[in-house]
Amino acid sequence: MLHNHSKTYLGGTATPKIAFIQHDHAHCASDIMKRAELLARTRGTRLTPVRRRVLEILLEKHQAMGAYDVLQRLATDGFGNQPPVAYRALNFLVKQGLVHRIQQLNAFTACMNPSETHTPAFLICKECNVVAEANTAPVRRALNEAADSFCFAIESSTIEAIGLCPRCQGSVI
Amino acid sequence: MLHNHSKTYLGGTATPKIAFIQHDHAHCASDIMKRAELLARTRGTRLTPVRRRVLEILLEKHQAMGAYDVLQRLATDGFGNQPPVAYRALNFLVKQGLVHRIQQLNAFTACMNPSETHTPAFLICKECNVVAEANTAPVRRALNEAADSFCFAIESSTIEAIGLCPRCQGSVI
DNA sequence: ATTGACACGTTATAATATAACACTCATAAG
DNA sequence: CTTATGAGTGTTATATTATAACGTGTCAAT
Repeated sequence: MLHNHSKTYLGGTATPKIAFIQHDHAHCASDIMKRAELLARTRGTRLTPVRRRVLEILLEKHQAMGAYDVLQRLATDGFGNQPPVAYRALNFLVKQGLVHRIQQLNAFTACMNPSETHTPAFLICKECNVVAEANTAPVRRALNEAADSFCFAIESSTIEAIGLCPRCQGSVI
Repeated sequence: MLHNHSKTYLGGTATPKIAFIQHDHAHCASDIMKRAELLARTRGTRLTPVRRRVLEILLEKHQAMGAYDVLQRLATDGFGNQPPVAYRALNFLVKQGLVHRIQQLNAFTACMNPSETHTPAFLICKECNVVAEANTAPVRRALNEAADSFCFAIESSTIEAIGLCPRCQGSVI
């Protein structure tokens, strides 16, 4: 990941490429926390301490994290250290659209666009594990067309690509 | 699923819609077994009894099956009944492109187009669990474009949609 | 006949995920 | 105020999915 932790904040709504480029991550993370709180207030859901902490943990990096890794972090922070503690918070955050589940990794990553209701495509770097969210409007359009020709009614879909992020393409093994 | 087991074979290479429409499944399955054997001979790989049996089991229906369900079937057929037996055969078949892994279900389904090297999109019916393979050329094109704009180099990708198949849309609960 | 690679069966264990129950606490109904 | 009610949390236990590691067998090429 490419956090310079400088003042070069990119401003406003993050570009989708945020995970792949240098940015003021402290700002980017706190920004999303604020949006999460706003969202919770708006929806009447509760962003409780565990839930908030899980989101913070996932926001530390743009990489996906397994539930048990999150759990370990929670335990050191004094929260319960049994699996349901982590899974419940993660599932809540996923339901709220604040966290995405990465199927290919059985792992979770903070959503970088919590205000939009979206189901992005995930670009997962197999070297550094960074996960970026790509807009899927055209992809989804193509998928819907395919489904239509089958008379299949899509309810939700998952699009995940494994490969190399721009940075890791330079340093291929 | 819609097996009439009649003589109405659709002929030649199966239509991608095969999973969703009535067809002579015995024929459709034996057809694919033959292709699998040919493929193994061509590639110098071995379609051993366990592997063959696993493929047969998956070919019984167009639904995805968990590794442990496959294992149970293997056990009753006199093969080993420890997980590695099933996983090894399944992984072999996946590597050969004869079986697909459905990430959303942690399950496996026989490939209906084993001759093509393809990575289809999967249309998974949440009612009857039938899995169809949709051509992804346009979808993949859109995905590649999105990835390009990130300078992300895709190596493999997974596209899975959950929803209702044509038949189950009529009888929605 | 021997070797070497692949496949198989088994034991054991890892990794991921959920069920079920007891307790707390905020809150809103009485 | 006080008492139901429901949501959230912590815990125990267990389910589900998957792999590591080792010994044995099989078969084809030497």
